Amino acid sequence: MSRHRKKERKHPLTNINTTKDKILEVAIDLFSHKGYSGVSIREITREVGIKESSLYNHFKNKDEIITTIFELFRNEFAKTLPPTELLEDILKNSTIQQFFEKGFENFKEHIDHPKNEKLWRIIYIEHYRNSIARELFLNDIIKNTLSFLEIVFEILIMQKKIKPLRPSLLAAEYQYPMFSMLAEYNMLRFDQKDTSEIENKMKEHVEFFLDTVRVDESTQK
Amino acid sequence: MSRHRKKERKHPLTNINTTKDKILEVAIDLFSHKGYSGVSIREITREVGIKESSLYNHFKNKDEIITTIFELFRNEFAKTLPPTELLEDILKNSTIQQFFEKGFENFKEHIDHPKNEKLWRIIYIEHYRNSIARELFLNDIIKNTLSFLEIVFEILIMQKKIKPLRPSLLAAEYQYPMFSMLAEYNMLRFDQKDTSEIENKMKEHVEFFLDTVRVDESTQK
DNA sequence: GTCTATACGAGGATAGAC
DNA sequence: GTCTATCCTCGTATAGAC
Repeated sequence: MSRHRKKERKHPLTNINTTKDKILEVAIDLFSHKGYSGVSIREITREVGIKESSLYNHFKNKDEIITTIFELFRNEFAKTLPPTELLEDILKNSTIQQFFEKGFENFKEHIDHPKNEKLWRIIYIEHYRNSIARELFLNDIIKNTLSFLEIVFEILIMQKKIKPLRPSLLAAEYQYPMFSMLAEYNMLRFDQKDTSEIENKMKEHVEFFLDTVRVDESTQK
Repeated sequence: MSRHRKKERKHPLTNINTTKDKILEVAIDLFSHKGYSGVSIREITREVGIKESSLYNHFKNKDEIITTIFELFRNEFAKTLPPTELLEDILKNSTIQQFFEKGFENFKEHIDHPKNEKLWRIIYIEHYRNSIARELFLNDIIKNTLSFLEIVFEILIMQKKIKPLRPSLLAAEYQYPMFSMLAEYNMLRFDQKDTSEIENKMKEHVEFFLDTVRVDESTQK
């Protein structure tokens, strides 16, 4: 496999080719530990191996660094949800267990990626100080995910796989526990503590939720 | 009602008597907006109306200020859960709806208090940078609340009011959605946005959850 | 317990040579 | 695009008079 041009990189943060990428990588690492105001330009450039003044060839100021990081997060997170157009097909060809287990796996893969993990932490740390982070949280994370799930449940209800409850209620009941369990998961990983308990809770939640809302076709228990 | 001595104050942050209290009040406000490292001693003392050097008569350094704030939060949060000894009595004398609605109201009162709201935000902002905040989150908030609820559900299962599911699963299903909804609620309030939608979701969650796990005595639907 | 004065390193950012 | 040199403000913290 030969090395390709920038445009063809798989993950925008996995291959570091340019100084700008390197700055971003270091900034993400430092911000995710100490927060934006806890990290200085000096610290970033020292770690990158350039002088402070050189950084300003790539970013006009400190704020532009974190703004770029937020944009990066937005793009990465958007990839975790499959396009709505494909949904009906996907749902037709899988059981609801398969669908939610697959979705959970996808998401876990996303959040387990070291860079994404750090991006999430930055959002958590900055979401009160920085209004872009806050909007990202409220719109891109919460709202988009819930809207996506609403559509999922609408379809599943039409397909008679799920009890005819209000889709927005179902979406909330499924997703809100996930948000806080994921936050806890990320916190535990930060301290390199054992995550098996919270991972189990996530799986149990999916099971319990599906058991609660599923229309059981075979046994009609 | 006459003014009493410090020891008898209702809320440790409502009456500001001493310079130390004033410093804490200002620090809480500033930290909750800009984070610990985003706020300087100069800024705090300017707001309080004293010189920088005077602050060091009350706190040995900047870190001691936030440590004190964390301790304050711990105490305030502990008040939101009724003592376990009284639980059985309380549960005997109320329906499960009443119990959970009352618990929710109590908690909402706690989090709506402006000072507590700020304390929560500080925990959110600092919980990756500061290990005390992180422990507070994992132990005092998450673990304690879940342990408390486990006991509640054990009792309710014994009283045949709730289906005989595993208490820890019930506690998780009830509480984890609450954590993230409360985070969203706090975020919306920060921007003074409308909170009626998320408040509704919280209420709907309690309803849905109770409907799911309740043993219906009268109709056995 | 508050003040003035002071120390001194760290902060973001720019000008201009190479 | 990187460097050296420089700017000036802000940062925490202390000494010592009142």
